[in-house]
Amino acid sequence: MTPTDTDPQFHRSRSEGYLVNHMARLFARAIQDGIKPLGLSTGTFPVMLALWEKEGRTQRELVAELGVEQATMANTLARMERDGLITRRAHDRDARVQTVWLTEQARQLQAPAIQAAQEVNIAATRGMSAAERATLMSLITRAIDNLSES
Amino acid sequence: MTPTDTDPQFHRSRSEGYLVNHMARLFARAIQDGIKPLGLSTGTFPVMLALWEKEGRTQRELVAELGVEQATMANTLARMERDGLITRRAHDRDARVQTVWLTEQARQLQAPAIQAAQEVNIAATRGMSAAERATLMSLITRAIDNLSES
DNA sequence: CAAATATATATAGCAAGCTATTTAAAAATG
DNA sequence: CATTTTTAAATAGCTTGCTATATATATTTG
Repeated sequence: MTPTDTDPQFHRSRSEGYLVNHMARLFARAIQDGIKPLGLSTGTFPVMLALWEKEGRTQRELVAELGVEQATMANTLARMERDGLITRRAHDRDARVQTVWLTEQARQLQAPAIQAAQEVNIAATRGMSAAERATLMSLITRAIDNLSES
Repeated sequence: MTPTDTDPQFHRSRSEGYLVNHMARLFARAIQDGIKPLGLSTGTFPVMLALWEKEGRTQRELVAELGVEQATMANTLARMERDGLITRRAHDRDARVQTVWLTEQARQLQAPAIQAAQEVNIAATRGMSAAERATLMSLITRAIDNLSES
């Protein structure tokens, strides 16, 4: 096979990139089904998780923690504010910064939202042993680390 | 722990759904970097793979093969036609149907695009043995199958 | 064969991601 | 201290995904 030949073995079903994309779309659809009744979505859910853990974070901190671009976070927070999930307060000493707080209504969603997410995780790993599930998470984490470096 | 308590163990970094979403975004960024110079993108690349394998498919066939919604495929094909990657021809016997064909220019992209995708797969699996890589793909495939059923 | 149903595709409208650019405030520096 | 640089957030504009609906053509059926 010369360098310019196309690998005859290459196929979607054997490419990590394709499989990952496909799996992610299926996860997103399933999670959406579970949390939409709560007024949440795949974009807002990770922000909620971060805020349930600790409120009063800045946009900058959320960007660093969740690994999305700043513009993506700015838009997501704007939708969350519009939909009554968060409020923002001015920072004491830095007028550029706002801190992000959950509304009381949003705080109530923690338990049902996490339950919905766990149900999807269970459905996705049906038939896998605990060890296989741990292996899957470990290998995914390693892929994330690899791709985060480059 | 009562049924309404929140699982104190639940965290993004231990949730398949979150990890999968994060990994998929990193893959998408990396692949985009590699194929954007070729005029391709994460949305068009899977369609190209299907058409490099066999041209003349219908939109309906592409939808079934790639597992995206019909509306998503309609929009993707419209962009691909606009960008000179595909042309569409009327079906002989059914006026509702069009068949999809690659432009000559698009046919030339197969080798470099596949190479770019493979480089990302290699980067993502750096440090993994062949067996680990096979395990990862197998577990992902099982998750896809699980989520496709429900 | 006319009416009803099914199928193939397109369109509208939204969310969530991205890059690139803008705006405003803070911090650093000549 | 005035200017430059840096930082925080917003905005513009695009793609890719979704659901829901519309449109046009086949197909089925009373």
